[in-house]
Amino acid sequence: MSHSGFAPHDHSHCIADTMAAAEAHCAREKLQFTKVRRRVLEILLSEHKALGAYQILEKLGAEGLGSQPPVAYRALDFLGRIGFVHKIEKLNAYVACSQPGDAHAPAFMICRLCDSVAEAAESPNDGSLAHAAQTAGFTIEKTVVEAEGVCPDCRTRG
Amino acid sequence: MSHSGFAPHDHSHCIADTMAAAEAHCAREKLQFTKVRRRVLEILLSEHKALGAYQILEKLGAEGLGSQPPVAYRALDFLGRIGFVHKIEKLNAYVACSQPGDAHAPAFMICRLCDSVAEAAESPNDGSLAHAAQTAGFTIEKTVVEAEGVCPDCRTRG
DNA sequence: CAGAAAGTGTTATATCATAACAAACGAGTT
DNA sequence: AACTCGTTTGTTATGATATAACACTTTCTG
Repeated sequence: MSHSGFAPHDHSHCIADTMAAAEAHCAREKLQFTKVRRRVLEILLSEHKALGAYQILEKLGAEGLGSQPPVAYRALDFLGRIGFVHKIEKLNAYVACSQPGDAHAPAFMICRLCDSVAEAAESPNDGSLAHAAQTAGFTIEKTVVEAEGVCPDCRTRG
Repeated sequence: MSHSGFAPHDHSHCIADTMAAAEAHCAREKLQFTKVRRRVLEILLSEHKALGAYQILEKLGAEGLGSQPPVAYRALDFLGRIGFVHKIEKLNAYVACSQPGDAHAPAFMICRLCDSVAEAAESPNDGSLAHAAQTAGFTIEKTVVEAEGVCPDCRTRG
């Protein structure tokens, strides 16, 4: 995954790549990459933005793949645990990971105008938060880093 | 506010200080620091942790200050707008600000064992996120920075 | 004081998420 | 192929978080 954030790119290519990576990951780890899980990841990849669980569920339902909330939440939970999907806490919504496989502390830029979401790699062990944690004696296990603002496209347009 | 994060401190003093600061702020800005708003801030200050809106509402209700969700949400919204309360997105919960008045991009350390929350000041304009945003041409308006982990007290105890 | 603005009380409902249990499926074994 | 254990899915029900809308009251302002 080399394209950055909001830059235009061949999206069908990046969908295929990530699907293949997920396939490979599950094979390696002996995890089941089932129809529902596969489809949820595809849906998230084909949108370039965060989707709510119920939006995903609606699409699944239209295809006969389950219509009750737990179906979507379980798939999202699975994809989150294997690192191919992240939750955007600010939006209560979910996005496909753009650096799957890498161990990374994800950081997100969320456009409040078009709802697109770009992921930036954060190094977990620098920055003022890490410094403050060290000073306070706090052990960081997970981080949520999200910036809300305006993406370059929307800025240009308006 | 000089004590840092998880360090012990004279809490009644810091409650009084912040209440006075809120009082003064509202007077300056000609905003109404009403009974409900005052009480919500007091409740949040007297706990040193994040409370859900419904937990706050329960306490309000016990005192005859309104028992329906909008009462709590409106007070939280007001206190958030004037910068005396922050929402912890990860927990869907609210904490009193420990640097009220200062313009600051808050960052939080959340102990997953005791639920205490400490606020660290982040400088919004450095760190890898700000750098990534600049590179991408993204304009940051607000940030959510939250670290989940174990606080020094819990680490020592267990 | 009168009118306007802001805040509150209340009903109803939207939105996000999980518990619990039964049925179906999948991978490995006999 | 049938067996069996663990995983996944389907389904019902409910819990948890949050807001819309409107009537009423309080507070501000002229």
